[in-house]
Amino acid sequence: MKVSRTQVAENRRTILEAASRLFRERGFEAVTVAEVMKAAGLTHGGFYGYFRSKDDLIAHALADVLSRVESPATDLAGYAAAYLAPGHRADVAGGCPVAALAGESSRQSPEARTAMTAGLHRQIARLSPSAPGEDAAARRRAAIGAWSAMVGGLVLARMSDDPALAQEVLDETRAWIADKH
Amino acid sequence: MKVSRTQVAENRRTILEAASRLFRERGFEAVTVAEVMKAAGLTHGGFYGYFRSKDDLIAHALADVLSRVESPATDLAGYAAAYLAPGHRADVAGGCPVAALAGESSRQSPEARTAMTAGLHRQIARLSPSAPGEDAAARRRAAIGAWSAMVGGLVLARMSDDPALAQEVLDETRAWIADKH
DNA sequence: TGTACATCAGTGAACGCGCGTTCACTGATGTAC
DNA sequence: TGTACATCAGTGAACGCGCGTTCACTGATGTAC
Repeated sequence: MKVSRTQVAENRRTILEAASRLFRERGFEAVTVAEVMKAAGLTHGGFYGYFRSKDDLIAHALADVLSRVESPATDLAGYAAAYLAPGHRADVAGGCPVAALAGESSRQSPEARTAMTAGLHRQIARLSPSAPGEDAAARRRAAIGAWSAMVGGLVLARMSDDPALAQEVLDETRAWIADKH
Repeated sequence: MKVSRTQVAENRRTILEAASRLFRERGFEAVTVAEVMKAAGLTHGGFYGYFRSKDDLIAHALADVLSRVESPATDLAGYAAAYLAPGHRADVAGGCPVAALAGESSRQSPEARTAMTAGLHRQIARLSPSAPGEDAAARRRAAIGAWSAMVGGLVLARMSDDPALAQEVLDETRAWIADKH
């Protein structure tokens, strides 16, 4: 049955958020269109009224979740400490979409890669002002280096099935980034 | 038709190497058992004489490729320079299995995760001796921090569809790691 | 404001297709004598 | 060393299943009057 315009807008939001969480948790390929729609409280047939294809959903879900990242409240070291926390390691579905999906994004549609690239540009711009360094170039370098270490550290910690090693990677990567200050 | 024992051993090698390359290039899920066997010069029906399942192949291919990583010839900064080179960014199929598959490995079988974890332990042990630092703990910290930055930097550079940004991430991450020396 | 009707969001069955896996068969290998 | 036969690696058709996508239908929405 037809549904009001505000309901349509709300459904689109819900679909994007359900997709974003499911993709982060299980990867693009393992998540089905039917699962996304069910998580959004709808049936799978209605999907194609919202998106042209699963690839289209992937690109929009990435662009959407990346546009909602907020600027760090503290400096680079403080941001790294929050990013490399055990709670973030555990919360894949609600955590950083880059750490969860960067590897697979390289193999997605051009639109998906473009969304991730725009997100990377913005993240570097967000982190640079609070990064340590004499001039803008040095701060940008520190932002890029620290961001690489954060993403890599979280990916490695999540990959490890040895909790002690995972914690060590989080702790030492965080300490190593802070050492630069 | 039956085949000699040395041929069987050689076929197993070929299958593992074909699988490893295909997985790195396209991810575990996008690669089919039939494709792996075709790349190894066999038909897909014979696959189950070598491995119990696709998951079993994934775990063995990861363990195999990770066991073949050699120790860095130079110090940590030299290793990072080679790792963060444009040629490595381009060669996904022949490059580092961690950068290509770490994200997806978190969601694979316990055996696959265990193989990746063992590889991470060994990589830290390999990099630590040549890492900068006053004592063993400091060198281990530097090895972990630099390895996080290398993996993250390569993943981010491969994710970017903007070549200039990709090159900047490689260059600045490499320079940032070297700055620690 | 009320009414009649065209629109269209949502439903759920159905479609083609490709996947992982199985299996009966083939014929070269390797062993027993 | 030569022969007969049991073994078993490899083949390719077939299986069942689940996926992305389509479509005819339903009934609430929202507009024209």
